[in-house]
Amino acid sequence: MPELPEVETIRRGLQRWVIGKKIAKVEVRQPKLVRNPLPEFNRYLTGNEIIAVDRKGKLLFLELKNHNVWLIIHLKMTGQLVFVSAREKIAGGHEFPPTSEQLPNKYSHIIFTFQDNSHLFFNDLRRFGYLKVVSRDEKEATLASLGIDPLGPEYNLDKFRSIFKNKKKALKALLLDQTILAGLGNIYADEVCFAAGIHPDRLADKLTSQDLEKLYRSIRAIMHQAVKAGGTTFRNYRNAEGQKGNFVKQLAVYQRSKLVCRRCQKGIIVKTRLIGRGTHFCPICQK
DNA sequence: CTTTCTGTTAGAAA
DNA sequence: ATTTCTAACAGAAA
Repeated sequence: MPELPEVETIRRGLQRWVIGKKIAKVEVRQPKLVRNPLPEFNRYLTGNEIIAVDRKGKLLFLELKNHNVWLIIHLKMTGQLVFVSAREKIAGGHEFPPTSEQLPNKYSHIIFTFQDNSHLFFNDLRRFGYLKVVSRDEKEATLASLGIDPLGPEYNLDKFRSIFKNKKKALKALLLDQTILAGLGNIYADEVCFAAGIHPDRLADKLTSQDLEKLYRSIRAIMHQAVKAGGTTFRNYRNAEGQKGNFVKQLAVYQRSKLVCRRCQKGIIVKTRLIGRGTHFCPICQK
């Protein structure tokens, strides 16, 4: 579910709420989602303190104060990380952050309790997501296995151009390959192709220099716009406060099949299947 | 009721 | 070696 803009929105929320919090307890209701032996997972986290929340692509890295370890979290399709304060009444009698739903719910598979009695819930309907405590070396290896993050410092036109050389696969397949570009998923791959006016089916190494420059700019622009809107919620996505994202309103092609194109007002958005994923495009605007 | 689809990706198959 | 398909899971929609 969450792609770069959604994970970045969650990262910012967590940065606000959990930095400096000391973990009093971790309750693992679904051991399958933890990629460490459970005793080890508990030992590294219990009593530890979160001192930073970083992101690369769709992965979150929570830096811990002791033991020289990081907690890696991947939300996959339906993962959520929702923070709930200690529910102390503040002036006016309401609670903050404003979580609409009562937590934990049946999808709350891992629950962090902090020393001040606030909580962080890892909810995941489909149970594809995972948490893993890693050493500095493992963290570095994980970072190295990911491609360029479009909002990161290494994103520049030269490097972007070089990743298209000798790639004999469809543009969209390349955009979704996290070892090449880290962060785009199915929604934004479609949106970015539309913004650049390029058919997602085009072979990567057949794109012109002009195509690549357009694509390069479109990716960065759309990532910025989507983060600004708090990400896209079309089903399960929630931010760290349990709220939906607003970028759905700005989607140009994703989930708009059979509707008239917002740019040319003429083409009808087509939905096809490409590398096993639902793919949306305007047959007039995208060549 | 059955089938298909869904924001991901590791690992298998081609 | 590279690219594509499938399984992991649960639920909504057709």
